[in-house]
Amino acid sequence: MEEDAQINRDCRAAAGLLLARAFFEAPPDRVAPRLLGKVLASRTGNGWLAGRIVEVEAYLGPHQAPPDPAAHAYRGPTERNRVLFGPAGHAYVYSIYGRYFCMNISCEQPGKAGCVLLRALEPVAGLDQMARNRGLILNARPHELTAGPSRLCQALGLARQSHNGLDLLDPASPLQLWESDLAVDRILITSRIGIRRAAELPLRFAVADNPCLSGPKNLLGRYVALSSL
DNA sequence: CTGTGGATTTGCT
DNA sequence: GCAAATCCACAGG
Repeated sequence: MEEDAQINRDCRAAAGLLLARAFFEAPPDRVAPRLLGKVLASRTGNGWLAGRIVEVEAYLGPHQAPPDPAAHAYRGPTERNRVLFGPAGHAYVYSIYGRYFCMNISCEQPGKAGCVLLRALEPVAGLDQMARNRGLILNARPHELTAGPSRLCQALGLARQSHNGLDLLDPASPLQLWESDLAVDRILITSRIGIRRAAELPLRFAVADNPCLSGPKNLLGRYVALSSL
């Protein structure tokens, strides 16, 4: 099948395309914009599901300024957030509102916390399976598949029990982060979505004008070049 | 397109 | 006990 061939190529290339650990051993507000354009890939029983990261949010660790009371790590380690205080490049998946999941990537050196929340992807491989996972028709628009932090988890089949704590930089991992040669030029920076505390911090980063973004369309922000960050 | 309300697990105040 | 980094159905413009 045509799609299988594409997925196999992606799979074969995965080992050499994995991001480096050092990429994530930095403050999340530095990692977040540089993550745009990279590929999140999930291995399932039906092959790889993959999407380009087009929207993220940074959540700062308690050691960093300014204080970020919206971050799960704000009050220090707990049973839920312990992944955030471990090594960088691991998946922090938690359940929210009783029915959904959100996926983050841990940053900083072990002992320090901080993470990047994935808010939207642009589907790359396995679109039919994503539609099935989301309960949508096979020809659903890409935006319906993976625009939204819990939508993308549903599309890729991510859940806390199965994916929390996975190393995203291990070639044997079922959940990986791949490099991409697609350049991201202009980035939209806004406040973060869906939080009450520290709502004024400009820590949401999105690929400008990408059709797969989540959230209000008229959210104010500023456009910058990645090279200026 | 915008706005409203409900579903319903989890972890901490 | 209750608020939460959400999504969906539905109503109205």
